[in-house]
Amino acid sequence: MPIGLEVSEIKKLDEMIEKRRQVKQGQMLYANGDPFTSLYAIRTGFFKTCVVNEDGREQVTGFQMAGEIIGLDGIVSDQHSCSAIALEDAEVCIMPFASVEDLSREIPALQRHVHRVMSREIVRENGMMMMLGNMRAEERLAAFLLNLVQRLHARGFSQSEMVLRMTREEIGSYLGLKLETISRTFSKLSDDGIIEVKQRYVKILAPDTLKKLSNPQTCQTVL
Amino acid sequence: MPIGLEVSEIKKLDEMIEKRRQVKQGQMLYANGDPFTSLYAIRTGFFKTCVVNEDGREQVTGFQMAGEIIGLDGIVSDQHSCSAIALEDAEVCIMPFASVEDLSREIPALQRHVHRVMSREIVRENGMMMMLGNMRAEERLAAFLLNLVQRLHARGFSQSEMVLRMTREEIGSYLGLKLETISRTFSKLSDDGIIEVKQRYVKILAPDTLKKLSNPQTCQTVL
DNA sequence: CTAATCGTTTGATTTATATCAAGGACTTTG
DNA sequence: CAAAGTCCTTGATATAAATCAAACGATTAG
Repeated sequence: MPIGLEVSEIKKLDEMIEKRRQVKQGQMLYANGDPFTSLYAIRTGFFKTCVVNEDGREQVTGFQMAGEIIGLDGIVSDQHSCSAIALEDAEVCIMPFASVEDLSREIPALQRHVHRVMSREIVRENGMMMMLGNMRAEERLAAFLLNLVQRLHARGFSQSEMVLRMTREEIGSYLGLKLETISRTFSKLSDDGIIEVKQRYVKILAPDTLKKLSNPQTCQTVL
Repeated sequence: MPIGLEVSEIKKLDEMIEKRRQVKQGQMLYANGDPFTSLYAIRTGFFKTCVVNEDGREQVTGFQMAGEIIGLDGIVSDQHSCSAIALEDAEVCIMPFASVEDLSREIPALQRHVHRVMSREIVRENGMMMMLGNMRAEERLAAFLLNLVQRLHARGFSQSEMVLRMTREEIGSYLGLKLETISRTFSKLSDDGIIEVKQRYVKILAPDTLKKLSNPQTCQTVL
C-alpha cells in the first residue's frame, strides 16, 4: 500500500503478509478481549467495528471497506478493545504486527504509512465526536451518506448510487440515533427529493443539497 | 517515557527533544491548519484540543495533562486538523516528528511506545463515541469526573478532590451537552450527596455511587 | 470602591429524538 | 406456496436535553 518502494522492499512486504483469511457474513474477525497479534487489511468485503458497554449497549465505531486497515485498537494493551464483524463475505490479509514493526524499522516508507493510517483514524474519530456532539439527525445522516459514496467512488463505484451493507439499526448505532430516527430521516430526505431510497438501495439525487444539509454553513456562505 | 532503554538511547532521546516551549493560559500551542512538524509532550499545565465545524460549532475532543502527548492529528496530512489551547500556563517539550521517526527505527522500544500512544488515543476516542452515542447526561458527567480524578491521582494528586481547569461550557462541548445541562447535572449530583461542588472545586463523596452512575450495569450486577 | 465582565445557577418552556406500538415488505425455510 | 423471520416504515406519545431568560457570584479593570 505505501508507495515508492523498491522491488526488494515489496518482496519483504509480500512475505510479511503471511496469509489470508476468509470471513463469512456475520462472522467475527476478532472480538473484544481477543489477544492482539495482527492488523488486517481488507481485500474484499465490508466490516463494522463496535464496542460494547458493560451493560450491553453497543456502539458501532466504524464501517470499513476494501483497502482499509483494522485492528489498531489492539496495539495499546495487546488485546482488542472492540470487535470486527463482516457485514458481507470478506477476505482479509493478516499482517502480524511484530512483522509490521520489524519491517517499519527497515523501510521508512512503511513506517510513514503506518503512522499515517493511525493518525487518519484519530482524525476520523475527531470528526465523529463533532458529529455525535453537535449535529442533528438529518446532518448526521447526510454526512454519513456522503462519506460512504465518496469512499465507494474512490474504489471505482458510482458516485451517486449505492447499496448499503448495514441495517438501519447499525447506522443508528454509528450515528448515535435510534433505527426509527434513521428510517424517518431517510423518508424525509426522500420526500424532499434529495435522495431515492428503496430498502438498502440509495441514490443521491441532489448531492449539493445533501452537502448543504451536512454542513449548514456552506449554505449560508452561498446566500 | 518508554522504559527499558540503554544509556546511549536515553541520550539520543534527550537530543531529540530539542527545546521546550512555554504556553500561557488561553494561548494556542497549534491551530487547525497549521503545518505539522512536531509532537508535544506536556511537561506541566493543562490543555484542551478542539475541532471546529465550517459553521463555527466547536467540539472539544480532549483534555490533556502532564505526561500526555498531543499533536498526533497532524501526522496524516502534514497539517493539524485541530487546535490545542492551554487552559493554564503550560510547558511542553517539542519533539520534531522527523526525529521521532528516525529514532523509532533505531530504538524498538521507542517505536513500540509511539504505536501504543497512538493506539491508546484511538481506543479513548472509541470510548468517547460510546459516551456521546449511548449515554445520558448524568452518566457522561460521572464518567468524565471519574476519568479526571483517576488521571490526576496517577500524577500524585488526591483521588477524591480536584480543581477543574475548564469551564462548564468546555465540559459540555466535550460531553456533547450544553453548559446549562452540565450545571444542572452538577447540582443534581451534589443534591444527591454524591459530590461536593463549589465552582471549579469538586470533591467526590461517594465514588462507588458515581461509578454505578457511569455504568448502570455494575449496579444491576450487585443487586 | 464601583462597575464591568465572565462564568455559573436556576426556572420556564420548547423541541428533537426516543419510546411504544402496529403493520408492511422482503427473504428464507419448509 | 405458506409460514416464519428480519428488517423497515409510520403513527402516537413521552422525555431528556436544549433554549430562552434572569439573576447571582467571582474576578478584573478603572
